[in-house]
Amino acid sequence: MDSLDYKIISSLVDNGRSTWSELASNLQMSAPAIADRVRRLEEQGIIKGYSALLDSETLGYGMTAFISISIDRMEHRALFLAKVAELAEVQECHHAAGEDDYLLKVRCRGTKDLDRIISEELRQLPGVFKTRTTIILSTVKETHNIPLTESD
Amino acid sequence: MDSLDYKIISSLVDNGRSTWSELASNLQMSAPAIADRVRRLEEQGIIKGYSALLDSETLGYGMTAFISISIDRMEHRALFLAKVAELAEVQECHHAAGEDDYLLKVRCRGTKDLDRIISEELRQLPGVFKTRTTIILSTVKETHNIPLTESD
DNA sequence: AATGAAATGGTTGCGGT
DNA sequence: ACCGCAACCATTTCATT
Repeated sequence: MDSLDYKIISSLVDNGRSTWSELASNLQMSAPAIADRVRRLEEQGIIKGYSALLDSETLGYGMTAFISISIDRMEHRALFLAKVAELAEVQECHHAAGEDDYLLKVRCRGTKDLDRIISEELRQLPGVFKTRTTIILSTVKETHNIPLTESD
Repeated sequence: MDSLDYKIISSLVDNGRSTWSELASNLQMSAPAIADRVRRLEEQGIIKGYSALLDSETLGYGMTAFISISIDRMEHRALFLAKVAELAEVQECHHAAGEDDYLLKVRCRGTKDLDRIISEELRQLPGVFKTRTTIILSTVKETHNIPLTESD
């Protein structure tokens, strides 16, 4: 990946719908050259895809929470992971080192909704013996993408 | 937002670069009608923008960690928030209720990089008296978008 | 709020460097 | 790996319902 790819990627992170000809005139290249490079970046798996970014507040999902979960035995994990895959409110599920086993990021409508997810969906699962919930009061920064540097 | 908007949004979350005419033929509408609806969704702020999704592993950012931070006095917060805004590795910064003040999601190259961020960047700041780092071993689920339901 | 048709503008395949 | 050109396809505008 050279500095031109870096510029193309940065532009596409900012605006995933910008046209090749727009990029071409910004970067002083021809549109076919841009199209070639973007196709290569997609084939290399550097660009995984494109997505519309939605506003969760506007759509009524104003509550964010992180939930740490401890699971007592290995054989209970598959069921837990299936539940996590099923729950649309669970945006992220990470396997964590340290005290807790899993860390979930949950986006939901409010406290009632959060209560349902914790009490009815997660704590009912066999093997889930501890949860710890951190409610988010406000979000200062939230970007989806990684720290790009020209040397990549 | 009606069920047609819902279908348009879902398609654009899956593929942010799909063409209006492609959507139009999937949804049995004309391209100008799709363009109208998308423009309205953008004006309403439901669609905030579009972005290319990058693969952090492929780009060498294979380590994810969550860092809880406690800050002792109000007047130290502005400096902390400025540092958070500046650090590209900090993908998210949430103001949390409960024991810790802030929760950061950090994406970096490895343990050395994480060490630098914690020891040199964050703990050097005045007022930062406690940090707790949770290293992520693997990520089971990671979506950027919110649980869409037709009734929105 | 949606449509068809025409004009505009972007993409893509190809030959050449 | 890039360019220019031309053919093709998508978008946009507008008159109409």
